[in-house]
This record gives sequence, structure tokens and C-alpha cells, in this order.
Amino acid sequence: MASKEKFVNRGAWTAEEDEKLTHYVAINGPRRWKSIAFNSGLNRCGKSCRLRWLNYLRPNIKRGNFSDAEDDLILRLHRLLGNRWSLIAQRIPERTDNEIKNYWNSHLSKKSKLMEKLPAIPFSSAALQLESINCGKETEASGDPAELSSADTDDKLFDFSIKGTYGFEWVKNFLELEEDS
DNA sequence: AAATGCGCCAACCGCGTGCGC
DNA sequence: AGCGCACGCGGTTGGCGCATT
Repeated sequence: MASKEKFVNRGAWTAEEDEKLTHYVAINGPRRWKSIAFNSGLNRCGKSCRLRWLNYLRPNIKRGNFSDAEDDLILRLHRLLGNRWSLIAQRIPERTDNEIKNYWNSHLSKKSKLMEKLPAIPFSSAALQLESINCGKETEASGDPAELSSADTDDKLFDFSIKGTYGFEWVKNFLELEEDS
């Protein structure tokens, strides 16, 4: 009966659990989270394993303070996209959607409200610093502004269908567009 | 030093979507 | 076409640590 029901661990992850999960994912890949949760011996649900992997254990995750460039970029992206954190995260290298969402809720939402009361934000090159930081990465996002009509400019400029795109051509386009308006 | 308030962040929850059968 | 499973997303919660009183 109830006593025989499977025990599912909740709450904070231990270093031992992290190690188990990392090891299992390294061998089998980050998919089929339900079976990962079962086969790895973790008393966790698949959802929990997936979240832990995505937000903490997977490689190339930058942790710690957000830079001014990242602040700037998040603010602008949020103005464009709203609370679509996964889309925003795709454009911020090495940050997770959860981290950006938390950061927004605790820091930037206030900052954003404050800035709404101020005149238009002067162009900051801060966001573009990111491009130089990430200049080694492929720039896949197409963006020839000359070909774009005004009606659907945003959709064409920012090709969100491209997953994992860290190219910053589109950021330039976006920022330049803002400057013009 | 203890109590309380507050902010931050990791984790959970519910719902929507995609895909295979 | 309908169903079930797996996954992804955004909103919310809960616990911890720091600051203040």
C-alpha cells in the first residue's frame, strides 16, 4: 500500500546526486529523463533530473553576477519578447532561462520600471561587448536589413527558429532599430 | 545576542506541445 | 484521428542567508 509506494526525493540536490546524474547523462545523453531517473538510482522524478541538468550540471553554464552588458541585453530583449525566458536565454550565452527569470524578477523588473520613467535609453555599446566576447562562435542569424519591410521587420530580423544561435548580428540590428525609432 | 524582515535562487508544479504508435 | 508519453516552458513556492532592529 502506501508504505510500498516509491519514495521520491525532493528538495535540494546533494553532491552525490549531482555526480550520479552527471555520470549517467555523460554515458547515455540528456534524454529519456524518466528512465534516467529510474536507472541512475536517483530517487527523483524525471522532471527534477532534467531541471537540475539544464540549470546546473550541463557544461558551459556561467554562474555568478550578470555583467552590465548582460543586463542591458536582457532589458532590451524583454522589451521585445516579454516573459519568453527560453527565447531570451537562447540569446544570452551560457545563461539558463531559469537564471534569467530569477534575475529579472529580483533585479531587472525594478530597473525596468525605473527606466520606463526616464527618457529613452541612450545607446549602450555594452551589449555589443558580448559579441567580441563570443566572437569565436558562429554567427548564423541572417540579417540583411536592406531586404526587410517595415511591417514584419522584427520577425525577419530575429530569426528565433535558429536554436542555440549566439550570433549577435541580430542584436546589432535590434539595437540599431531601437535607436532609429 | 536574539528576533524579525527581506531578497535571492534552486526547485517544484501545472499546463501546453510535439511525436510516435 | 485519438491516445499516451516525454519534454519544454513560465509561474510560483520554499528555504536559506544576510541585514536590520
